[in-house]
Amino acid sequence: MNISQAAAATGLTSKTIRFYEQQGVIPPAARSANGYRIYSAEQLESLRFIKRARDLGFSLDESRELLQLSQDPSRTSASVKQKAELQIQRIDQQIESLQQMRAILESAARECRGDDGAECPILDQLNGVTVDNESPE
Amino acid sequence: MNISQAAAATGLTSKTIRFYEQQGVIPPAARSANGYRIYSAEQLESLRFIKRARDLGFSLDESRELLQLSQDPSRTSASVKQKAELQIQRIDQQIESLQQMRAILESAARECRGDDGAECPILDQLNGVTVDNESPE
DNA sequence: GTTAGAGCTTCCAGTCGCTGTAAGGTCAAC
DNA sequence: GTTGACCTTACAGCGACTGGAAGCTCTAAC
Repeated sequence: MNISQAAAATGLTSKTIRFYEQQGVIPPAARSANGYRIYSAEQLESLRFIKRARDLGFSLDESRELLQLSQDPSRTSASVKQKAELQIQRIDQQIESLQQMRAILESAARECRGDDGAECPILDQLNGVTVDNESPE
Repeated sequence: MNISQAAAATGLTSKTIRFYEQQGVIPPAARSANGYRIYSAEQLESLRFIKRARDLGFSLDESRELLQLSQDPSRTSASVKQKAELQIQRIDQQIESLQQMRAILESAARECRGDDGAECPILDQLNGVTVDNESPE
């Protein structure tokens, strides 16, 4: 199995797989006589593992650490759970931050006529103008 | 007002202000006799505008465009509203993606004992093992 | 007057996680 | 034998900064 087949089988790109190898996330692939990288089923699993960890928002470094833990029989589930809980916390912070951003944008956009006029509560918001949300009558 | 005062007044860093100038986000600052950048109240407002736009998740390019619209009397509120709505959409996508990540992590972490044992549903999840959520009795 | 320290300047490198591009070797089909 | 798709390496670029080096300037203390 060469790199493009490994890419197709994991949902990564060939570029990304080479990058992971170069970064030491996965061990160097074996090579065939022509110098092409070849991948075993086992290595595919490592690649899929990394992809799943990345898809859950872990950094490449953390993903590498998790892969090592996964392959270490003397690991403790506590060490893994700690990383997961940290990641949940970071996600919660991001969600909260995004919800605040959304609320401000939505409120300003709702007030904005979105027509040919120049008046714009969104720009007012960005200019630090305190927007009056009450109707005049 | 020099750059560190401008930084303190806007919540940016001196580095970031220089970076914005170099990127053409704001026009080059005037210089005093010794070559130091000097900032007017007007330029502080531009810097604050950019900071607010960045804090709402707009890219630097978009923030620059919004600043230009803000300073262009012939703008239309429609053009601004369109950018805001695109940004709201992107935020919604990010929130949704983060919530999915969170749900997977939370479900795996809930099942994980977090003790000295090696067994770990979080690693099972990353290994693509379908987790059985039902209790045996 | 000099010296120390902080702050200003420019410029270049590094961060993260890729992605693009260039230049070259290899392979399969026609 | 030639095309075209693949593989290889190496280096540059993305976004939005951040850090660091090297040098000039200002201020305060001695």
